[in-house]
Amino acid sequence: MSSPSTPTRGRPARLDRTRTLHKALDLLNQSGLDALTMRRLADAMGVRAGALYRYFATKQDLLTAMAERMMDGVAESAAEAGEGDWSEQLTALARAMRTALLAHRDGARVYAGTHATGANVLGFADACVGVLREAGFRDDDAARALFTVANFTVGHTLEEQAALRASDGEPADPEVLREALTAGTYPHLSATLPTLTSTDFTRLFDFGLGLLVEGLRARR
Amino acid sequence: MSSPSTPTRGRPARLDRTRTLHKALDLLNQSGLDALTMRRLADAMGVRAGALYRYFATKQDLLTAMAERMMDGVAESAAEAGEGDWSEQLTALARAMRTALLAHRDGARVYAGTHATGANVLGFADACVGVLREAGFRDDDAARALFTVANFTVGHTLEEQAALRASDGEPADPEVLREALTAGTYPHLSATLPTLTSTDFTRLFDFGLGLLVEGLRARR
DNA sequence: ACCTGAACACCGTTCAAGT
DNA sequence: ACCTGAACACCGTTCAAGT
Repeated sequence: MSSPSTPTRGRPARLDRTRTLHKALDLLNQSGLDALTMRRLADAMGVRAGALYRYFATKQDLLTAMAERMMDGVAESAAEAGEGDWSEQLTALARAMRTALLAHRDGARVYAGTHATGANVLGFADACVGVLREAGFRDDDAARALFTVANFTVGHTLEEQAALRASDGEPADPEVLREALTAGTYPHLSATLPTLTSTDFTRLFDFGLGLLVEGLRARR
Repeated sequence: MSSPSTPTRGRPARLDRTRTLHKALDLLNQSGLDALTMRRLADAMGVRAGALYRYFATKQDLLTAMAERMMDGVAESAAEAGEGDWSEQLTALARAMRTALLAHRDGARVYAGTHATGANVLGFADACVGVLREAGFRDDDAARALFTVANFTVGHTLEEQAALRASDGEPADPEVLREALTAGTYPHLSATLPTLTSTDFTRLFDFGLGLLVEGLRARR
């Protein structure tokens, strides 16, 4: 449970898991996932890269801990908001997860690239399954619905954060696209272009989440 | 439309976009995304890494082209399978996309990490929106449903391929997990453990997709 | 016990120079 | 026109040695 520094013996350590994690999330927000290297993190902590490996076995281990920390308080915040029935509670949980991922630059990419199984992630999962079981859903439906909601939320937020970063520069898509659209190659995309290019991601997320909830209601 | 080698002048080129793309997908299947480097791809093509940059501006450009190629034939294969009503056709399209991503190791990760807007991806999108519009859905609902289905499919398949690769080794999760479960910390996860640890991803995908389709039916 | 120094085995990308 | 050679500016990770 604690390899480094259990008693306070010797010099006070300049590093520890909590402070390093905090700085890593800072760096993520400032520069994004691609710029988050062990060397740069070490620099920010006033230490050499090798020293980090006393606290994190690998970079993957660090990223997993970051993902877990991002989910801090998600189950709880949704519990406050969700005073209504199962559908309102599940909606609150999914929205809280999206908000947590959006709170950090590339948050969804970090989450999707790891397999965090700490108290925050498990607490969130237990809350989702709990809401559905107590509403009378079958155990297997409740469990599968958890995955559906989580996978949709991660998939959506991955896309959302990618779109945010892509729009910080070029004019969306190459001219080839708009050309093909006006040429009539994709009539249905042309017809729905305003919605397809909308940046109201909250509305888009709520639409998809609404479909899932309605689908669940029909199955209950 | 063709910077390198439009006329066949000079020595026959050892490289071209199509053959390089093919080899890149081969390498992806053999060794996975982490092992797919420009240097290794160049080696496989009998060339030095720098030469690849005459055909792909960046590695990201290569990955985008790979994602686009993975979606080859997806809209078409679903059109054959989908002879029924809108719900069957949309289901066929989503299943075909999952199958296409599963066909290559780390396929979902490649797709999620890019923003392919070639004929295959646009054709798929147009087909999805078309099915819904012709079924009488509002334009904005049809467009949003496309994103929901695509984001869910990518999110699910990302998780599925990550789980496949994780199970090629250690016994799923650390003992800490099973300990916390039996300790009663997560009663709902404990109660649904069989479904949560199931590896029947096709069933899980169909469940989520079914929820989306039922949600759409309710909105029509 | 905690961290440095230095190395190992790599990366993506660029570009003058060769053929 | 197409590719090589060589470099630039990095990576994650390991580990003997210092303090």
